[in-house]
Amino acid sequence: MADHSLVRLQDVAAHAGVSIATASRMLSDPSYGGRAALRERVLASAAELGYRANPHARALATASSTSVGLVVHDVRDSYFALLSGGVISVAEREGLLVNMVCTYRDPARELEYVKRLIDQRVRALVLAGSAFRDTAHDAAMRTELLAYQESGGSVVSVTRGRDIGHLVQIDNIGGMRRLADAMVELGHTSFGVIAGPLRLLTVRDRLQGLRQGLKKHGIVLRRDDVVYTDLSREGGLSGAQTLMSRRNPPGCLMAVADVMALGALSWLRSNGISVPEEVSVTGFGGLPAAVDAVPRLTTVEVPLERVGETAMDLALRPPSPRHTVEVEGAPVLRESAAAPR
Amino acid sequence: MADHSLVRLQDVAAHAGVSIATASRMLSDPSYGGRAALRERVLASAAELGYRANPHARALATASSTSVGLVVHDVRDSYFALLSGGVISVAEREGLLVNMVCTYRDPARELEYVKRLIDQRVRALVLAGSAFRDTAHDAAMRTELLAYQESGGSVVSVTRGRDIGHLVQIDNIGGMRRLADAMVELGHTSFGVIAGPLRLLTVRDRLQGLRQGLKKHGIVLRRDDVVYTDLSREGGLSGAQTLMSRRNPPGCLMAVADVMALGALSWLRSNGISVPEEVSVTGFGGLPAAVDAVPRLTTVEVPLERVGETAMDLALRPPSPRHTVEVEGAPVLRESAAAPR
DNA sequence: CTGAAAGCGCTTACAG
DNA sequence: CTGAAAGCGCTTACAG
Repeated sequence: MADHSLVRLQDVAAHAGVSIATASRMLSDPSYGGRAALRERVLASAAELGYRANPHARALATASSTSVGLVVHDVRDSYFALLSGGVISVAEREGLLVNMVCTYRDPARELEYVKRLIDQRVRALVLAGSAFRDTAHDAAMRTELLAYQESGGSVVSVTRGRDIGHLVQIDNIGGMRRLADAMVELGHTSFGVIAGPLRLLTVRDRLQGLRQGLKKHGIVLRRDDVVYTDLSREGGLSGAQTLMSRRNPPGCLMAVADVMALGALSWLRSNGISVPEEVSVTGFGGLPAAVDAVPRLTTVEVPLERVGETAMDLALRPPSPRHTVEVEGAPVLRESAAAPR
Repeated sequence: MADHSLVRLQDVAAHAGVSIATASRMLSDPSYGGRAALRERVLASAAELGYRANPHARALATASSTSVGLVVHDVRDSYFALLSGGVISVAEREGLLVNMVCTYRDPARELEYVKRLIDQRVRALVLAGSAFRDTAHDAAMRTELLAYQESGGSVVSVTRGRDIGHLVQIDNIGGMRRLADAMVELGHTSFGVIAGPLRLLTVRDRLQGLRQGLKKHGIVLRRDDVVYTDLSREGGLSGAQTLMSRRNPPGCLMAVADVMALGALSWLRSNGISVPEEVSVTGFGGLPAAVDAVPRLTTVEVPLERVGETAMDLALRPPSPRHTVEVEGAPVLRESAAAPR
């Protein structure tokens, strides 16, 4: 049991007195028949020598690995951290290793990483971050993913906009529509929206849902009711500042993501503006931090960990037929939103 | 540029009219001389054919890969999410892929994963989670890591307790000592400690620091002043409940981690106990959420992302000489802690 | 500087 | 059911 790295299949075979082919079969194919005595001998030898297969040799021979690729925009964001947690636990259950990369919302980086992962022959590719509005990038991604899928890879997206692979569809539009609807029914008439970069499809969808919800009641957002900032706490801070500095500050501040709403809450607090008395605030996502916020954050709750698990589950299925799992977003009204005074 | 996965080095060599050996050298060894004309021809062919080296073939031939392993306890915890963000960005800079695994604080799982990663011939192993107090496990880990290091692998721990590889040493003891000290100087005399599982060295260290800080002022914790719970928000909730339900509730609740303190804050709020008027609360870590908490959380701030970057930086260095980078934890006093009434 | 060849450690048709 | 052999796609001594 010395340095295992020196133990090759060959050594096991020799030790067990069988051919290397037989050893390979006994060790890696449970459904393989073979004489029970032989099998035991091989397993015993492997155990005794501390044999561990070289995954690269295996990958080279079989043209497939035992890893999966996980592409997120930013792990530091709890949204992705939770989702990743879900992916990782299902992957573990299946004995798969997870290769995680962060694009920081840069399409070029995303493409580069996807290529890298495909080159690694990952078994599956989970694309967790929102797709971009970028035709050239889409085309390049499609080319990669198509070839990947044809070579046996499995792809699942947690965003619309990729006409390939399985899909975990978070109902961004519907969730935000219902939330906006609820805000109007609470009595709000003036809104300020803290949005992220418009090149993200997810941002567009949430914005669209928001508009639908308001429109239902005849409310239409004007150009400067929406401010586009970074999809982060800091973005939320600056967004709140911009909107609250207008001559007519809105009565309800709706952010397209919890992190942004949390940032907004922080800015409001620092500036002595009380929530929900002077302004209501809402988010989207359902981060644990939303529950601990003071006042507790009204938001659209999405079961992020389960989304990750579902994505990884789908990744295990054959690419055809394509599956779509819809995930509802449930508006949860908490203290950060109330009827305007 | 059809299906790249069919393009092998051989094809590039043929296309460029050189031997496969030359093609290999031109493509993967920038320091290789060679006729400039030839080099250009090879590069052009590779580009034209859309060649991408098979990393497994490369790994098999060189016995080393272009990935690093990252072992954390739980990505869903912001502490590790931030740290991972740091590791990932430095890895990206170096063109390395990160294999991330979560142990959920289970030694057996940790060992299993470490083996898996070593088998993958990861270039480096970043062990970010606290080590355990478990002699058998330590021995097994040591054996693995030693062999790994001897075969050229680089290991760095963000915890004491592993006498091997580089070390990013967060000053758990000192940070907690200074924080406890500050609490006493604020006027506190009775303490309740929300601790995590004692099998984690990090928990032990923070506890030790805490005791040192109190002892300096002649304060000694009694047995039931400390409650050991899960290292999570829920643990914090139940810990606060236990301690505040005593006949003599403490005036200052100190948790060994921010998530726990946040959970405690939540429990106190739900139960109408005001902070810091009735009880002060402190954490450890410096999560962004600590700043957004209400009242803002007093804690020991650790630059988590930088810790991750530093760890990955060290991972790039040769194993010898061994480096230790000390990271200070700075107590930051915020509204959650105040003089007792 | 360049090429022919062996080797990295597996898997898997192909025979027997 | 088992084994000898070819092959997966690279790298790297070893010659020239």
